[in-house]
Amino acid sequence: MVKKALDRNNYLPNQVARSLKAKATNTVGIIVPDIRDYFAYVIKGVEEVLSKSGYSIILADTNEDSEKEDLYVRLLHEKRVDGLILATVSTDNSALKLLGRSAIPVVFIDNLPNLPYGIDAVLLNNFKASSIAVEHLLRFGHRKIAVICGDQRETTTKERLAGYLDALEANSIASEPDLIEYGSFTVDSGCQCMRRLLDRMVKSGFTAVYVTSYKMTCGAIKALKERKVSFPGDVSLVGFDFTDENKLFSPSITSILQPVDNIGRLVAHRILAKIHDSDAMDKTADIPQKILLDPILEIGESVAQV
Amino acid sequence: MVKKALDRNNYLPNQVARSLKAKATNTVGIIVPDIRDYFAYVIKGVEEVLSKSGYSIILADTNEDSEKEDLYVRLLHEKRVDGLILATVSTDNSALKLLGRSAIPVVFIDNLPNLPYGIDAVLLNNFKASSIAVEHLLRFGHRKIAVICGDQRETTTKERLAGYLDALEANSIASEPDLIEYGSFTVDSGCQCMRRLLDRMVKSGFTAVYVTSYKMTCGAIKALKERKVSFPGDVSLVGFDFTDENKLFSPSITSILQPVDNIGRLVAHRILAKIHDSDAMDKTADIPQKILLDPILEIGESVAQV
DNA sequence: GTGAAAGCGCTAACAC
DNA sequence: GTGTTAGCGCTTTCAC
Repeated sequence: MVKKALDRNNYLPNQVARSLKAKATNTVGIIVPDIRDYFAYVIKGVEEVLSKSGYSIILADTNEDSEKEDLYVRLLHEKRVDGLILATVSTDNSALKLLGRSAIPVVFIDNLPNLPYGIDAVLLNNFKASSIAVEHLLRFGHRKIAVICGDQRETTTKERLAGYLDALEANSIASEPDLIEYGSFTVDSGCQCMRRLLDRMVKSGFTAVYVTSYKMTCGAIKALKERKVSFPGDVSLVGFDFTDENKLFSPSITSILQPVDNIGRLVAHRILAKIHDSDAMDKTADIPQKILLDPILEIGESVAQV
Repeated sequence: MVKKALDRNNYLPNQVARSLKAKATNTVGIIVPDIRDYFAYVIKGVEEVLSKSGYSIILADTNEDSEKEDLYVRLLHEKRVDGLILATVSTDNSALKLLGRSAIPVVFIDNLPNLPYGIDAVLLNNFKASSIAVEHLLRFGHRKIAVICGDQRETTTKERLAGYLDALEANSIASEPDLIEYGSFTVDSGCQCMRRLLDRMVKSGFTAVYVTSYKMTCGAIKALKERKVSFPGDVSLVGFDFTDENKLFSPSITSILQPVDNIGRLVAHRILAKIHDSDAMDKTADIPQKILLDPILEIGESVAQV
């Protein structure tokens, strides 16, 4: 009766107390290397699903720094998030080891760590992405196809390169070291890789380039413009994550796209399943699974017949 | 002594219990209409500052829905965030009224609500942004300058329009209703506004257009391409929030830019000041203040001499 | 039905 | 120093 009076006024239940009692915070942590990258799109999908289930998101941006990532993994554990979505930048995260036997559900996105136990993940089929990109170029008659890769330690890089090599091999084309450039996932690095490829263009004779990340695609285009190499006139180009839904670019860029909305929604559903399963008796969601999603090939005008 | 053993193993203090006791969660809520918009950049700045001070971010995306915004304002209060950063989409938010006498510090960004008491905000100087845009066009000899505005109820729209009108008046140019289009902050709306302007181009004779939001700029460019109106050949264009730091666009777009990093950092500092002040005796941070930041005019190739 | 009490895990205050 | 205790605001249990 006293309570009813409060209700009508401005009583707000204290969720902190409730969380302490219930041992559940109705909160999911998301750790990403850079919120300005495509992760903003993934988070949008995650938030759409989680908010409907009454969960909030604690967002952490590591700025591509694995130490900061470590700290956040620990902090979010202390904050007792019910689940964690992690786009890790490190292969052997020290805080992740701690996570290993911890009860808190984790689902990985974007990149996989090297851990001695089964992990859950929602990922782009990176291998297939590269196959599709290369096969598209092959269809246009290209045979000397260069590739610009990111950090060799990351699983995304390894798989994207593997898909490229496999597609070449499947079409009886020998891969050439001169056509492969490694860098890191930044605009500058993409730019430098492209410059190096152009420097030995006469020798290597490539007619097309496939760039395997968004920032590197920006850098590669920058280098092409800087050297006044026209595309698709002089070089055909397939980019990555280069969304341009309104077709504002000219020439529009042919690019591999990730199904960002679906990644977000699926990872949210997956984490919810794991959270609810940890309360349940039948632990089917406890079986670690990697969910691979198909890439989308957005066809633009940056690829020409050779 | 027993504790020390735990420490060495994997003991993680329970921040939920600590928060309940301390009546402070070390958490700040951020509510934005769409994380995929320029807010991602603002959040990056916010997170950079807050993480150094040991605060986490609870992120809420309202999807431009004022009802969802209401729910989030309430939920974050229940979660006892220590402060709230709010990019509101509504002018008279019912949950905001509740906020009025509430003790929790709020700082507004992007857009101001209509509230009967002083509020804190970190904002772009929208008036000045439009003045700069219009004056840039005037310097290139344009006299018939069209403008594409967003939702008339939002303060951002009002101020951007006011700056446009003021700059014209200051240069003894009469404003013409035919040159002003209102819409909403979406790509489609920007596209439609541009089409309507083009439909009466012969009559109105405009030579330049100033678009006052990012999504609308995309829409306007889309409409120009669709109608095969060349820019800056047939029409000069000044956009808004159209970041293209790598100059990948051709022609590159002349655009008003917000100092997104600084907005993020300042709003974070402001919210921290208010949080700490509510514990303190001298309540200087309690004096509501609007911090206005200068826009940046990014000069591209989309404006030509008339 | 309505009401009292215990306990979630921490911290601060107080006692030894 | 070291140890005990009360209480943050909620939920659940159990008593009435």
